[in-house]
Amino acid sequence: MATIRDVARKAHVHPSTVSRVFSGKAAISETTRQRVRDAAKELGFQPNAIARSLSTQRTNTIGMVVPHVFDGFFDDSFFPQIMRGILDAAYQNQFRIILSGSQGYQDEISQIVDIMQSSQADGIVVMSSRVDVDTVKQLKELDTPFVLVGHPPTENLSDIVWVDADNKLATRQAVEHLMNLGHTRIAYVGGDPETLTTNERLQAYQETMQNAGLPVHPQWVDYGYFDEPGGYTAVQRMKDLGADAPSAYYAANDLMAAGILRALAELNLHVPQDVSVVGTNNSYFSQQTSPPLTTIHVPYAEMGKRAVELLVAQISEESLSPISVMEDCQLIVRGSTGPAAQPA
Amino acid sequence: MATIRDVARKAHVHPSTVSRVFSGKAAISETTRQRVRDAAKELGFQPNAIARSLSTQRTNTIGMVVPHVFDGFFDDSFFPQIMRGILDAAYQNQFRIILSGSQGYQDEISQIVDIMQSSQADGIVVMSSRVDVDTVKQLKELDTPFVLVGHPPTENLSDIVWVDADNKLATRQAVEHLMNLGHTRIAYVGGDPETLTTNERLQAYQETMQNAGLPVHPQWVDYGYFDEPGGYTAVQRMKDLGADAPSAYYAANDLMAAGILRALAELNLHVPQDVSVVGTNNSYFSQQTSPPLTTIHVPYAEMGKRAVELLVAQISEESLSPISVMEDCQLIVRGSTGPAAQPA
DNA sequence: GTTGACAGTGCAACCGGTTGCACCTATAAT
DNA sequence: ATTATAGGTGCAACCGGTTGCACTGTCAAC
Repeated sequence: MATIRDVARKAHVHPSTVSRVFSGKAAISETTRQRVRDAAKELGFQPNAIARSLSTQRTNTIGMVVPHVFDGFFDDSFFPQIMRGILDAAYQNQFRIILSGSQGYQDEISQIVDIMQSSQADGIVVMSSRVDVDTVKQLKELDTPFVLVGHPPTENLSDIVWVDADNKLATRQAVEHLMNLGHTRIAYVGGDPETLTTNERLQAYQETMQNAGLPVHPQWVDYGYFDEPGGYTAVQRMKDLGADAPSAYYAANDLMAAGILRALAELNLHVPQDVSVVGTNNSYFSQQTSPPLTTIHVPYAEMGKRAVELLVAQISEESLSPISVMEDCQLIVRGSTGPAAQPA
Repeated sequence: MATIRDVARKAHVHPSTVSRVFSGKAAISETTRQRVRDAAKELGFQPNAIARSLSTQRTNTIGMVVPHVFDGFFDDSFFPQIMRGILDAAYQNQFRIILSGSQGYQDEISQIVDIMQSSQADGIVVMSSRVDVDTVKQLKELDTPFVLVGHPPTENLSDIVWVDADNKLATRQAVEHLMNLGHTRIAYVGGDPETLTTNERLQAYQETMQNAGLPVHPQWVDYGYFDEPGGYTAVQRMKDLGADAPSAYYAANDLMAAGILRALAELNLHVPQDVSVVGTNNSYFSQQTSPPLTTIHVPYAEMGKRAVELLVAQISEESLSPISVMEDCQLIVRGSTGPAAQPA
């Protein structure tokens, strides 16, 4: 690969002139510019991005660590949609993405730290939904711009940038939808209990129930770890509660809702006649289940996009933008919810 | 961020010694090593990956350009699964991925070239299924290792590395499955006709039909461009063929198959009693459709993984590995296929 | 008591760009 | 005619690592 000095030699100019032609940041006479362009073309020259990065301390790259990938991680729309939004926005802003895999939570954080410290990216999108106060502190000390996708661990960390959906509102909408249909025994099937989102939603669930004067049976709360079998086993655990068995399930993602549907079908319980189910995320397959899932659309693509925009603003130090964002969710009513069965 | 010289000063050694401690490629006495480690720890030093890359001409990064993203691109399992395999294998081999977006085919190629020429990656996974002979020639001239996911444009380019599924076999399995059920009027709904995979499958479809002595009605061939509405409109176009209307559809991905199901349902045609449908890719949602889709499992994750392994081998110049790979596909019979209706 | 081998470290050039500063020249202002 | 101004280019240091080569010291072999 030709270097800037090769081009300079050929065009009879100084290397710095070549640099200026290609970075476009200085006045160069039209004739010189043309001469340099021609020489570069002949040599097939293109600036080396690595060398440029070293010198400018800018990579035009956004870092991202893919959280632990469980079975079905790419089936639910959560990750793919965030990814899509990030990719879109990065492309719009002339950034590329540098991706690292990870194994488990600890590794995830250390990969993030590694990317930051080794200067491989100008900023990072942190997807982990489990970041605690210490981690945030650690990330801040590295002073590489970052933005959290998901809720920050505590309210008083007001100086960190994050994007999240309004999980509480979403959950309340779902639960109220079920209550409006006459359901009073509503189960909550959350994701990973270590996850902030899961807890936030659990809290919203409990509050909504209490505000309506409904009891919350401790056995109505279970964690399905975001995968299909998780939803399935949650039903297994709740099916023997007799008169206390839930008449409706709220699941924190659609995969678990699919597992719930499968378990109910095996028990010969009809949805929505006998039991109602609400999923979350409006994954593509949620239209295809039998019956189609009532679910909550969460604007993950927009969140990913917004995250990148906030990150780019930080990197360019145009940090005029708001420090945090909430995006609305939307209940999508389909066939998996219906009026509660009347007590015989 | 501390540099190698800061650490050297603190540890009273030469910068090169620090470098050697961190790259681990030279004999350093235990005492010196420890002294350097301590100094580095105190300063919070970590080697700058960019500087290292510039000097070693190695980035430990694999490039990848995301093809044009259409609606549903992340819903079908094709891309997410390849992505997953790539990510996994890269992680195993201590590589990261650098991702670029793109707009349309031309841009896709130019992004690939850009990543290669600007030395941002040690090698590239080329996903585009439309690469022609010229493009391959162009890529080869850049002499950055690359591997094609998908079929190479012509057979005689035997020196390029690629991974592909055995599309012909897969298609034949699907079509023969339908023929075994008594179907004779079988439609082929392909993806993008510019795509090599699409043509390869079309060819297999035609051959299989001909080998069975069945006619191929030109109107039974349509292109749905891999999205759901594409499948839907394909049915619209074929429904008025009267006695020649297909009794079975083979679709080149599950999204189009979903569109076919939707169109058939609107026409009050029952699946599989009236019409059978076979999809491709075994996307998650294909289990959930009504009826569940008979489909072909294509091992995309394995292909992505294999692609990275071949790439890494090239980069490390251990190119002992085979120059191309075919992975088997597998027919998964579910409820969307059944015996052809007997003529009244 | 040499000689040789080898472990351990320093030196300096190099990877391929960028950029502040100095310098030159042509034109405009006075 | 002189000075101020600005456009255009060269110079050289710098970004932060790596590595071939030279040098020193130690120990074993002869």
